Amino acid sequence: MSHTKVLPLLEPEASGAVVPCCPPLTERPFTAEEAETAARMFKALGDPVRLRLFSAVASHEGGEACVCDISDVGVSQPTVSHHLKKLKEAGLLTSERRGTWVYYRVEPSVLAAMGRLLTMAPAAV
Amino acid sequence: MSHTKVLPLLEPEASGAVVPCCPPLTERPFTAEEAETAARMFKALGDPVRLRLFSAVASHEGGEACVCDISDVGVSQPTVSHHLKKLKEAGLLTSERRGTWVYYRVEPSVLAAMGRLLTMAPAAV
DNA sequence: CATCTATGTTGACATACGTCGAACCAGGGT
DNA sequence: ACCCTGGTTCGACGTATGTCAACATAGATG
Repeated sequence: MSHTKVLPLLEPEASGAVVPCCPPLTERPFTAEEAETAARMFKALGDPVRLRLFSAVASHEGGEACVCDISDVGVSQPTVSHHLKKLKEAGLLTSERRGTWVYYRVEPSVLAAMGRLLTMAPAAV
Repeated sequence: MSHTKVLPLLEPEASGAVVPCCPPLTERPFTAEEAETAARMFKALGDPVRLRLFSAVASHEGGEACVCDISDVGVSQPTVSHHLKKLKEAGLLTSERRGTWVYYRVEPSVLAAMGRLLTMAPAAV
């Protein structure tokens, strides 16, 4: 599974830049398809353990952390791995093995896109 | 159930102003308690139907909508009601009965707070 | 009061989800 | 080669979740 995977919330472009899937929630009613896409991201963050893991990675120095640095969240190590996988599948994290350790890092554009979703529609453009 | 209910993400104040529960996800690792609180919100938006309903209300004129205006999301009416209740319990929506119809409206501060959660930690303040 | 329309509630069901222990894979020493 | 440590995958289990049909409730209106 090392080939490029489709990110749910963002459409990757050739340059590596990404374009958000959906307008702000407040702009117009989401279509079924938009909702399906965006909900996948929210769902991924909708578990306390996953949210802690994500926050731990996101706030870690350099925007990345190895599993050993963040796996102290009160669940077994397989469960940590399971949740990290979920976050990866949701397009929120990427992982890379370097020697003994596996490093996870956040996809910054995804954070920005999710933030945009929750933006109040600007009164005037 | 008409008495004031505790909002999960925000602590209501006397004035009606609210104060966010958590710092940006990228600022520092979330505590278990913070994660529990914030995850409840993300979870509420983690279902496509709920996300559509929420978006429909949020984007509706005046920031509010009656159920009849937004219940065309492809599921039965009881299911719509169920999801609206979930959104209410998560502190994302409030409801008010006016005559025959029940109107739902978004809690604007909650949107702002969630947006802040997804903010990149500003390099300099 | 009878009844109609708009919502909410209940009970039941299938599926999804979070969790764990055990087994398994990958690298790095020794 | 061997084993040790870090991490993932597998299989199983209990619980939560989304969904619907049926019933219940709240106002409006005749």
